[in-house]
Amino acid sequence: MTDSVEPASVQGSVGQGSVVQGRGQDKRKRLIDAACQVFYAHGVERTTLADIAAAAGIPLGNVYYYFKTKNDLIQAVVEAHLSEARAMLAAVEAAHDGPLGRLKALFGALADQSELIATYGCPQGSLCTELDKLPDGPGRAAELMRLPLDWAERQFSALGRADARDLAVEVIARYQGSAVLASTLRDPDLLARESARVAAWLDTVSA
Amino acid sequence: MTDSVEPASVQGSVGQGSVVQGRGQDKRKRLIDAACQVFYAHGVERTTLADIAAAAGIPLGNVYYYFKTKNDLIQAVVEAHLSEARAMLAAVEAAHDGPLGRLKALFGALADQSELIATYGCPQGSLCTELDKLPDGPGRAAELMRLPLDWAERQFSALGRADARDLAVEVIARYQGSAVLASTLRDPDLLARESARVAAWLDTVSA
DNA sequence: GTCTATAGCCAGATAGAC
DNA sequence: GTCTATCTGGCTATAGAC
Repeated sequence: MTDSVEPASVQGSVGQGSVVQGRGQDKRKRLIDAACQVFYAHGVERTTLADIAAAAGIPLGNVYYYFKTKNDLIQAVVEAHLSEARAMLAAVEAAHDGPLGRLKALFGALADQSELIATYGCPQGSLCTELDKLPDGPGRAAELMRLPLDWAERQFSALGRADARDLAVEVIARYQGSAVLASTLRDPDLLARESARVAAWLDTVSA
Repeated sequence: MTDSVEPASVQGSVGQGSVVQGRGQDKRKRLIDAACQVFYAHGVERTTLADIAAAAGIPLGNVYYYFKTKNDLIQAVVEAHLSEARAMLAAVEAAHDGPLGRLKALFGALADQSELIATYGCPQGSLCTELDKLPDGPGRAAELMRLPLDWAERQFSALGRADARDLAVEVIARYQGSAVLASTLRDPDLLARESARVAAWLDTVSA
């Protein structure tokens, strides 16, 4: 890791799992947030604990007071992503009444991040892809895909579709695939166009 | 890298760029083939040159006679993937007459690899995702996505569709996304089902 | 061209003072 | 709880015999 300046803040605020936490633990949260951002921008493997400690403004040795190993930190980052994903889905449900509006709201929010996604890929998807090839097997990262998949399936079920699972797979796959293409080709417009086409398709599905 | 036994051969024969090559260069080819497989199974970052040398049955020091740096080997692997992809698309074009048959043939071939893809992801897609976050920028890896994308676009254009580019993006994105989901969830059936739905969708597009 | 031995570096992890 | 200094191992890359 040689570059020190990043193209502005990379993520909102992934992290913060438990509501009640001793106030000494805010360094733990800072470490997780820093790890989320640096992992996303540069990849898990390539990121060193020194990078994360520097990004969090914490000396390297102190990291081991909060996380015994790098793998422990990675697990904590996955949990933080899960928490944020759950919160986002809950917020979408609270803000919209019908299943169709909710589905479109979710993908509208993703389209708003097209610049970021075209630079670094889908935060959840690229993490899953990377963790997939790590030694310890599937792990909890799979939950990161199951969560939006199951959520989308429930929305399609609420629309009365018997093929809700297939539709959920299609909609999530189209987003994940668009993210892969957009980031590989560095083309945010590709993601925006495909998002619009997915929205149009969703309207035809409700019938 | 500690494990030595893999679940059988991982790829057919990625590699072999130039037709004419001195017969001392078959070690170079063996190294590229070995790198393709080990990169695919364990990821580029995690794979060491010692892993590749061992897989190719070549002593570590000798690797540097053929490739000055690890990055050079990575580039050679990308070129090998490009060659194989071009060959596969050419074979599909030779074996099928109409654009629709060609598109369906391509995705049928992918569905046949669902077990492998559900284990390690899409060979091209996971490589692109991983190289995306490496230091040297986009590089030639983007070509790996542009190649099938442009090819699909030509097929849809031949069908007389004005929105050929959008349709190409959709079909490739659905495959790439399915690969991400299938490998994350370790579910080959997901890929098979979505492939079938893409095939059905292709029939409606021709109209 | 091939291979052994090893230099040099850097990352994960620990020891222990404060 | 916090931080400095350091150990240890492994990986890229090189030197140089054959």
